[in-house]
Amino acid sequence: MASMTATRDRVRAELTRDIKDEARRQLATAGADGLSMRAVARQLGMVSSALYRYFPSRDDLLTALIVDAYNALGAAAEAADTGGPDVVARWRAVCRSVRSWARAHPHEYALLYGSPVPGYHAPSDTISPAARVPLVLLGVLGESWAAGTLTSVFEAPYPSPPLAAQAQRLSTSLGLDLPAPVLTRALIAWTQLFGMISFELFGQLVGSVDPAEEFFEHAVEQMGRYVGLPA
Amino acid sequence: MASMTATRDRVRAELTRDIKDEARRQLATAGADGLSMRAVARQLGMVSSALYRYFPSRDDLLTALIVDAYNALGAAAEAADTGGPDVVARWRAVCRSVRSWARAHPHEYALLYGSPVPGYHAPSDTISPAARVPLVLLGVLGESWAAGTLTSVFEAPYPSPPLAAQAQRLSTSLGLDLPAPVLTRALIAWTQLFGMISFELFGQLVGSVDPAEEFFEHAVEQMGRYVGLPA
DNA sequence: TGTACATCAGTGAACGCGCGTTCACTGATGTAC
DNA sequence: TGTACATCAGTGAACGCGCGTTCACTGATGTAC
Repeated sequence: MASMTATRDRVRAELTRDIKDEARRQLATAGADGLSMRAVARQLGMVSSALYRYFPSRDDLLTALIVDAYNALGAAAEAADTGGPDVVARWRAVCRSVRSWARAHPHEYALLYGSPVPGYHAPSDTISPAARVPLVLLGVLGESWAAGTLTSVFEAPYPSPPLAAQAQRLSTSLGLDLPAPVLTRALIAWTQLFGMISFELFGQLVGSVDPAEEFFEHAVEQMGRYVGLPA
Repeated sequence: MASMTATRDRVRAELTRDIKDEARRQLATAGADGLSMRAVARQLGMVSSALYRYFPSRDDLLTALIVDAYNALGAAAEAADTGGPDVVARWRAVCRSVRSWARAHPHEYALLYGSPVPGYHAPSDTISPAARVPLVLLGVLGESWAAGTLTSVFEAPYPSPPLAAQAQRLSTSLGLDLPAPVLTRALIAWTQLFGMISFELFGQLVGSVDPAEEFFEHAVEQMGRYVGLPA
């Protein structure tokens, strides 16, 4: 019966989730390379070979964790953008939400934005979840641009012709219609945002800019100004 | 005799270098967690226990690699700064040298700026080598400031009082005498520089800003402008 | 210069551990008629 | 509703592998007199 299939499916979905939860817990102590099928199984009270009914290999489990993490981060950023005309407040809120999520899930953040795991190649399934945060940022800018509140992005230095072309291609491939200087500045702000968060989480700021709270807030204001949001 | 001691010391120094060279080679294929005493020894044609005459543990070998890498990167940045009154050219050259070194030594770069190795805690020996690149950047800004060519860094938004205090403390602890707004902007440019390089090397730009050449060049110009260097 | 001694480099075996993945299997759960 | 069959989840043993570190040892290199 369909209802019984549904029961089995539900149990399966639950255990799949349990496996991923336990794997996430292990990321925290051992890092991505330390993630072990056997240890996950052990902790769940099952035999290691049983995991292979759920994930055909360790790499598949890793991929699932990566996709989940991109989606969780993306969802956090989307939720933080409440919409409305106050684009500066939205910009701030989105940036903060990214940092908050990263600080709350440092090992998953490291999985996404840290050193690539040697021998692991991310499949294309990760591309669109990875795009969610940049799309939220670009959404805010796009609305500001459409509303005519985006200022002072046409100051020199201008992107070189090849860079402008690259930006134009990217803009249309994302289904947006932003001029190259806007998109270029957005890209710079994007790398700045994650650069700061990575420095904070990976320990580069310890002893110099520590705590990083005030620094982050200030940089977010500066970047908002830089991308052309109203002062 | 002293000369004979010198021979033994020289041999010892050579083998120490060989061990580190081989370890660096292994970083490339296996990453930091994959670095193995046994594999290094095997490749060098010696028995694994012999390595312990040179490095008391795997962590000590890792530390040596980290210190060496910070120093190599720092030396590259220092060499790129030719001095002289053209601060914009110097800024550009230093930024480019950092990116070049990173692209030439991606695995060592990842060791320094990627996810922290789980279970490994960097000893304090790494602090001063790690400071070399930021000090070069600050040196350029400092000379520009002293020469009175540093412009437009006193525009809003200003650092908040606590951030300004943090910046002031950092400035004096580095033996510099830069006003807080200058130092704050320099810190932002610093995180921006490494944020871009990490994104490029860790694959975040693949398919969107790829190749990253033009983007990097443009961002360096923008950042130079941002920190107040003359247009 | 020659000899007795101390230092050091490298050996090889061992301890105790963990890993990913495969495979033939038992039982339970679901399906078709 | 009942029975024969197919699907699936989980078991336990095994394959073949690699790891960091310790330790008693041999032999060569350096030192002091």
